[in-house]
Amino acid sequence: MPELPELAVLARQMARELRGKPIAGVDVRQPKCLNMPPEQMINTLSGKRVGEITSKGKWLFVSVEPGHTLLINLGMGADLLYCASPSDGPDVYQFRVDLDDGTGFTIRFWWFGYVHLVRTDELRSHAMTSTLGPSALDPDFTLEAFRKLLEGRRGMIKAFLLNQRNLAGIGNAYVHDILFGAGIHPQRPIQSLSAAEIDALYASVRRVLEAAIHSGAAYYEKDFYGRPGGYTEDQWAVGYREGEPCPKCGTSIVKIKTGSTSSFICPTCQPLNPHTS
Amino acid sequence: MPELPELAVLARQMARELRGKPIAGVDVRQPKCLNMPPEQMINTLSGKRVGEITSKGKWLFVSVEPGHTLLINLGMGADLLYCASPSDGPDVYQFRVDLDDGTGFTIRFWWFGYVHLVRTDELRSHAMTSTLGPSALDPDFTLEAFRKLLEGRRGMIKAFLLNQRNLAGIGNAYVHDILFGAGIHPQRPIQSLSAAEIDALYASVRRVLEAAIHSGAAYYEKDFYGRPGGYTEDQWAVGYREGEPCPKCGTSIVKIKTGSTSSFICPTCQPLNPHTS
DNA sequence: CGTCCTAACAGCGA
DNA sequence: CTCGCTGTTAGGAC
Repeated sequence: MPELPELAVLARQMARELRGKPIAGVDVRQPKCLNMPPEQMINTLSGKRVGEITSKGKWLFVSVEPGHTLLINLGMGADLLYCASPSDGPDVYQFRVDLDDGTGFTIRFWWFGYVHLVRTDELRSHAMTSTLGPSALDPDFTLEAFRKLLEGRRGMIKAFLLNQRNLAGIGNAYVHDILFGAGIHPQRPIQSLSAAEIDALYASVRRVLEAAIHSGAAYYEKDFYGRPGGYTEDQWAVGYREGEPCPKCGTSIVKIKTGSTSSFICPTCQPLNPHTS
Repeated sequence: MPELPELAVLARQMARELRGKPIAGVDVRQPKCLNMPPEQMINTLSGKRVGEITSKGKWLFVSVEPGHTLLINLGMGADLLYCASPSDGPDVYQFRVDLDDGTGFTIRFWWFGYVHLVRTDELRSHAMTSTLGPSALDPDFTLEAFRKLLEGRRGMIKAFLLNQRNLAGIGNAYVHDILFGAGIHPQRPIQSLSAAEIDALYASVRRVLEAAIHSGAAYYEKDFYGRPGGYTEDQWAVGYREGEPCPKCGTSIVKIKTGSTSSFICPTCQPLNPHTS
């Protein structure tokens, strides 16, 4: 469940089920995703109570009271699933938490992910989360803030958007439609963007991510209850639609290499040199 | 006098004239090229005696006894000139040293350069010189050492050769002929170089730099006595010979952009893809 | 024809 | 579709 919409939906669902419940037990099957020995994490978590559950960018923040926060990053896709009872849930997982009312949740990583426990008053010393830029849908993240963030920056706009230290929550799925929505080619140098393009990009970030959250996040990911998201294939504009017609102009969507990632673009609506073409 | 041959010639000439002489006075006209306040450098140098004068890469090492070393980098070209008497020498300079027998020298930078004074026992803490790779003509810098240096390195061979932390002394003048002499395109990835090419490159480094020193260094630079070097235009193979015929095959030499520097190459003798062309 | 610092970029490994 | 480390590359300042 990689990007901001999936994490936002998940945090809301988890909060509804888990908030206020004491932790009865913790099972660690993959110690290397932790930031401490398994016993230490189990001991610290046991008996404490689940508090607020929020998301920032692609990270989950699970308050564990008193005084701790569990930080979860699902890496390149993972299932984070609700368990209705101790006997419920998948057999294979890397991390499981059981609560004193019998409910709980499991985490199964596809590839790498993190489950880090830190003291809440030491959150700022957790580098992976403390260096995150503002969450892309944070109310404080205004158009003005976005303009400031781009000031004096070099490099390609797509790389900027994917860098979680600039802006947290956008990954290489939603970024395709975000750029398409603003008519911006992923390899456009930041310096070449007009004020109007920057404004359009900001609007597109909000529009795409909010639409996805509204529909329950991406169809190819599971929510807390194991159900696919309601933001379905036909709601994507260009992402993963190689060879299909652009919804605006009908041009065939192409897949291109952009650095180490791939990009789906409409070559007509997202020209690399807007003034010359 | 930017590169190794110029510095080697200069060091030898300076040593011949200055070695053993006490310093009578120092005049600083451009404090920002120093690593300390002018008064401090003047006070430290005055009364001391010039010792050994050597070069490493593009740096001059002037021993100032007891206990100090004057480190000089001439930047993008500069005149470092002998003065036969206190009234001799150019009117315009940034730094002047007068010795007790009336001789001396001046430094006039074209652009930026450095005159740094350090205690000899603290030379290792002078980052700009302590991080230099081996001087390209150092006897210890063997073919074996060159092979080791290239092991596992990525990037383009020209950038590697110009990086003073790998190998000290090669700049963007001699590098053209060095690469041509080995038949290697400046943008060849290091990893793509065959063992034979690496050996040829090592030989070319020595051959080109030693030939330049033998002739008294580049004609477009002045030596300690203000005379141009004897390594003249017709001794360059491809460097600065855009449009002229390659001395080996007659193909027209071309000037290409290689990152932030320019390169002169023979497109026939220095193919970018040796196996495919 | 110089050096440095910094940000951006690419590959690898977990 | 993750992250961080490392070495390389590119731009601007001096």
